[in-house]
Amino acid sequence: MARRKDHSPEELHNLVISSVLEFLQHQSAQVLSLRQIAKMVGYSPGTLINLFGSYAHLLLAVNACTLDQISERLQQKLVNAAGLDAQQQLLVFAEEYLSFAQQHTYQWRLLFEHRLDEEVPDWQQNRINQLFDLIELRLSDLAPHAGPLELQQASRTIWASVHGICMLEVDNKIFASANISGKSMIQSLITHYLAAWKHEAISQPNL
Amino acid sequence: MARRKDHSPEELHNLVISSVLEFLQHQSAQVLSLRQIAKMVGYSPGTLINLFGSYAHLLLAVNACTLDQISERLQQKLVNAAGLDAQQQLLVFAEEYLSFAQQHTYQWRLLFEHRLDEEVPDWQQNRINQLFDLIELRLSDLAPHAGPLELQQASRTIWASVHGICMLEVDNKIFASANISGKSMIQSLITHYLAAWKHEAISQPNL
DNA sequence: TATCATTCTGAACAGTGTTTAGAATAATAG
DNA sequence: CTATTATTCTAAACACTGTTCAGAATGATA
Repeated sequence: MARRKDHSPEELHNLVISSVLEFLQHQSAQVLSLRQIAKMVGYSPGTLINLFGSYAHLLLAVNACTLDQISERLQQKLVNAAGLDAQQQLLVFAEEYLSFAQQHTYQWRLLFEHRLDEEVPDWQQNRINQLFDLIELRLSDLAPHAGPLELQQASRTIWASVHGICMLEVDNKIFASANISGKSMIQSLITHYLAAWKHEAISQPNL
Repeated sequence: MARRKDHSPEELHNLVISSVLEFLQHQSAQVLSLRQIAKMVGYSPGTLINLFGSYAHLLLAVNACTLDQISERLQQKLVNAAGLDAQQQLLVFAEEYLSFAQQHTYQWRLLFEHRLDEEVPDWQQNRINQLFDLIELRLSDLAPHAGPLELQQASRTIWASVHGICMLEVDNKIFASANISGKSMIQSLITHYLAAWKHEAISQPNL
């Protein structure tokens, strides 16, 4: 057997990614395997390893795609919300992030559960930093006198908190009452945190 | 081979748990296996499955132990901090949680990365709810007129946020600057969120 | 047309969790 | 004290996993 070339490397790459994404729409990555993916796309396991380097790197490529999807959705939302004030934009931002996590739970989980032995790749870190920049831009609008360090601290704190809320929401019903949802928690977090942060950032412009 | 009985079932149970915990002090659960544990404790894989039901349930037993350790440490910290006001107690609470995550990273990660197909067991949910109660107690001290729903919402929001911060801290250096640490983010979160929440809870006692 | 290069696979390898027949010992009964 | 029963445990087998690699089959080239 050999040399079919009914798909170019790039085509096969995309075929694999989209097949995995479709799978993750209904089942967890825990029950996925390289051999199963190979069957889905009609190639042998070795071919996929040739293409991606390893199964771990294949999943990393899936995560890269996920990050792009998230980034695109968030930026699109912000374009639509251009008329709102900075705080409401941040709320829209966080709610859209939660929405993605809810709509693509398994895909979203893979993004954080899959860890390489190596460090987080640069391109992944860059994409994350890019999202932080979007937050910091709105924060500096809320507190024009806040220093860059203060903006960094606030953006990281907010994002980590929003992320934690999404995790609890997606993981399982940690919430005692039906009236408490991830969305209401995000609203509570953003409004309360920013209300106090704004004042501090204004009164202490020298951080 | 058979019937050694140099360990009672309970002794073997404890031996396994402590062996795994020691392993997790230096290496991730990803590179651990049932067969490896079996070698560590000098029993066959089948014996461990007889005892725990499955490898997944063995890890669940480890997580139960972890939850107990966390619960004990947090309660102990609160005893020592009995003289402080409610807000400072919550800060101590969150910082101790972060401290555990930092000191036992792999063990702490396993607690959230290991998911059973079944639902979260009741005893695990109970232990988590118990921790929420500790938070709500302090919150009701801060805002005596806050309703139970408001207390639940705030406690969940705070805990999810703190948890998210711990995840980012433990995962990898998501933090651009050296001056931004998990601890400083937790301080920022608690102080800012509570400052605004107190006022709202007082001004809207009817939620 | 013959050679080279590329693409791909099947088989093998070492590892995984799990099942199960049966060996070895402890406890019990006669 | 012996025979029987019950328990404890393991070795081997099974079906899976990711990964490696010799070599078959084809495309491109000389």
